[in-house]
Amino acid sequence: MTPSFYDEGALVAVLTTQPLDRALDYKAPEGGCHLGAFVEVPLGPRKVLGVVWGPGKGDYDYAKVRSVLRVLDAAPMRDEMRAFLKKAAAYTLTPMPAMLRLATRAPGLGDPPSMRKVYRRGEAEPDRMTDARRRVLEFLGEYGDLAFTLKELAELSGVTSSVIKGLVKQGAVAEEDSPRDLPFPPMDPSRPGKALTDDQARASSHIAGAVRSGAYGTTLLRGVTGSGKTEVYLEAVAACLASGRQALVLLPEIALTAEFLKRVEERFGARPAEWHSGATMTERRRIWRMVGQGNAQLVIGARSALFLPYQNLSLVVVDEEHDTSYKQEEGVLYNARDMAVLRASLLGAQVVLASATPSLESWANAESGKYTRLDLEARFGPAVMPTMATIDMRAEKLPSNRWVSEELKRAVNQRLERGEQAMLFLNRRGYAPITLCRACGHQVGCDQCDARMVEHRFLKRLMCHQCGETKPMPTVCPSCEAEDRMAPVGPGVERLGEEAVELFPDARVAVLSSDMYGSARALKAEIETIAEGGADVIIGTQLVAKGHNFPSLTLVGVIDADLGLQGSDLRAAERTFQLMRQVAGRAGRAEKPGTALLQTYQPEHPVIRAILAGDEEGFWRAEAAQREAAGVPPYGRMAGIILSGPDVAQVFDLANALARNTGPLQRVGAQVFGPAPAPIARVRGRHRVRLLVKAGKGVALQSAIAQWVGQVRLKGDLRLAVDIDPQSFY
DNA sequence: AGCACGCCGACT
DNA sequence: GTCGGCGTGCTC
Repeated sequence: MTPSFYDEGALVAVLTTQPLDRALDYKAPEGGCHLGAFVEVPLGPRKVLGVVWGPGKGDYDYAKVRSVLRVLDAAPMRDEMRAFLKKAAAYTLTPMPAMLRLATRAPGLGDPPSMRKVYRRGEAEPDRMTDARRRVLEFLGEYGDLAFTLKELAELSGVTSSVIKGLVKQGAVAEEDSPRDLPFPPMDPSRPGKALTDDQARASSHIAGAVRSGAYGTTLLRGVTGSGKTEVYLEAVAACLASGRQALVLLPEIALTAEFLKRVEERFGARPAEWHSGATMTERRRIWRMVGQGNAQLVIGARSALFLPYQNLSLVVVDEEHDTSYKQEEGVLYNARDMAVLRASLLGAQVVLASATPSLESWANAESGKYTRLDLEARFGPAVMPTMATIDMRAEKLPSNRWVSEELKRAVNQRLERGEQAMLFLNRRGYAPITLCRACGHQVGCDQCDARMVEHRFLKRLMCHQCGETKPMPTVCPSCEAEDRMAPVGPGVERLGEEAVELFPDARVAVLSSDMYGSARALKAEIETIAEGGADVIIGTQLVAKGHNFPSLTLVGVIDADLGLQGSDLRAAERTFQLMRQVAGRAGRAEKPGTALLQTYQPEHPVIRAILAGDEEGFWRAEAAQREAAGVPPYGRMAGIILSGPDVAQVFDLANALARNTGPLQRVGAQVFGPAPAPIARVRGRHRVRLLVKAGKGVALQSAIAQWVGQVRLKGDLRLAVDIDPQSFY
C-alpha cells in the first residue's frame, strides 16, 4: 500500500513533463506533500512541473537528491487519474511525460489564483453629485451587491473610467480583488427537457439508471439522424448532474457548434465549460482549475477534454463516436473513444457512444455483449429517412470537365422551383485535384512532400494538402517549360461550384469548404447563414456531413460515391457507408421528405447496395465477416510503425534493421509487413517509411512491439512513432 | 526538452 | 592557435 502523504525530507518519485524515461527522486518539501501533488522541482538549471508519483526509489546518490521547490495550489492528481495515464501510456506506447503533458494542458498551473479589481456600491456618499456619478450609483443600486470590472461598469453606466476612479477615492464605490477564474454557473438539471417518445424515454432512463448505479458500463446508442440521440443523452447527463457528479460530452471539433451549445444551455439554464482548440489560455486555465475543484459540472469538449482533472466524473458521452477525428494523428497517438472507455472503467463511470452509423469496433463490442446496445428507430417528428437512388454514371455521356448528370440536374431544378435547398456533395477540397502540363504530362507536386498539389482558385494558388505549403499557379511548365499549357484535371468543390453557377443561373450557389473561411468561427457562421436559407444550392465537402441542420434541404446529390471505395484502407467500405448515410441524412430533416441521389460507376458494389437498401445490420455483418476472415480489426490487432528522417537511405536502413530482427514479434505470432514508403513518402522534407504489424486478437502486442523497437537506437534526426490501432494507413 | 560537454573544420 | 558546427549525454 502506497502511503498517501510524505513528510518533509522523505524521498518521493516525481514524474515531470520533461521527456525523461522515468520519474526522478526528490526530497519532500517543507510541510510535506501528498501523493499526486502537483509540484515544481529543480531539474538542472531549470524549474519544471511534475506530479508526486510515489515513494522514491532511493537508487540515486543521496547527496545529489534535491528538494521539491513547492507544492502547487491545485488538488492532487487522483489515484484513478494516475492509473488512467499509466494504462493509456502502456496501451498507446507513449512515454509517461508526454502523457502527463496531455493532462496538464493549461497555462500557469503553478500561479496563485490570478486576481482582478472589481467594483460594487460603497458605504459613503460622494461630496458632490454629478449626472455621471448618479448614473454609476443608480446602476450599481439596481444590481444590488453585484460587482463589475472597471470596463464593464464604465460601459454599462455610460461614463468614463475616471468618473468611477473619483467615486472610489470618496468611498462611494468600493474596489476589491476578486479571483479571475470564477466557478462555472451551476447547471440546473431539473429544468424540463424536450418531450421524449416512449423509445427515447426508455433509452434515457436505462442510461440514467446505470449512471446512478456507480458502476462502469458502456452503451452504444444508435439512432438515425434526427432520432433524438441528443435529447436522450442530455437526459442521462441531467440524471448525472442531479446526483451532484460531473459529466463530459465529447464531440468532434467541427460539431462543437453554437447550435449544439445553445441546446445545452436551454436544457440546463447555463453555459457549460467549453474545451476546444480555439479556447484562449485564460479560458483553458479557468476550465482546468474549475474542473479540478468541482466547480464545472458539465464539460463539452473535443477529445483532449478527456484529460481534465475531474473530481467525480460519472458519465462520458462520445457523440458521433465513429468520427475519425477522435483519433489523434500527431504527437500522442490515441483514440479518444477508446480512452473514454478506459477512463470510465477505472472510475466506475458510464460511457455513452452515440452515432447514427457506429464504427465496426463498437458494433462488434455490442454484438459480443461488451457494450449494451440501445436503438432509436423512430425518427423524431414527422420527417422520414430520405429516399435513396443511384445514378449509373456508365450510362451518362457527360462532356469533359462536367460532373453533374442530367438526372441530378433535373432533380436540383425541381427543388429550386419549389423554393427548397439542394446540396451537391464532393469530398474534394480546392478547384482541381491535379494540375497537369498538356505538353509533357508533368503533374505539379509539392517540393516538401510527395503529394500532388491541388489548385485552389479561391486562393489563386496551388496548395499541398499534406503540409499546407502553397505556391503560385505556374504559367510555364516546371518540367518542359512550355508556356500556358498547365491545365486543371478532375473536380474539386470550387470547380463544381462553377459548374453549378452555369447549370443553375438563377440560384444562389454557396461553396462550403474548410479552407475557404479564415477561421472555424467564420465557417460556422457561414454554415448557419446558409442553413437559414442564405443559399439555394450548397456545394460541400465532408464537413457538411457533420452534425449541422439544414431545415429546408430536401435533396442531396453525391457527385462521386465511388471516391472512398478505392484505396487499400481496410476501413474504406465502412467510411464510405458512414459518410453516404450521414450525407443522405442531411436531406429532409424538417417536414419535407428528402431524396439522396448517388452518382456511381459501380451501382452493383455491395457497399453501394447496402447504402441504398438501408440495410445497416446486413452491411455490418458482411463487413464483420470479411474482417474476421482477414484477421484484421476488430478481429485482430494492428499497429503501424512510421520511421522518418531527412535521409531516405538512413530511414530505410533503420526499417530494414527492424524488419530483420522480429524475434519479439515472432514469439507472439505477429507478422510484419514492409518496409514500404508510407503512402505519402515525404512530408515537410522528411522521408517516411512504414512497417505494419498484424497480430491475433488476444496478443500482448504492445509489450512485444516495445521490445522489438527497443532493439534499435535512433541516431541523429531519425524518428520512430508507433501507432496502435491505426485508423488511416498513412 | 534544454543545456553542457566534446571533438573536428575555417578563421584571426 | 581558437571559434563554433551540432552529435552525445545528463538532468534526481
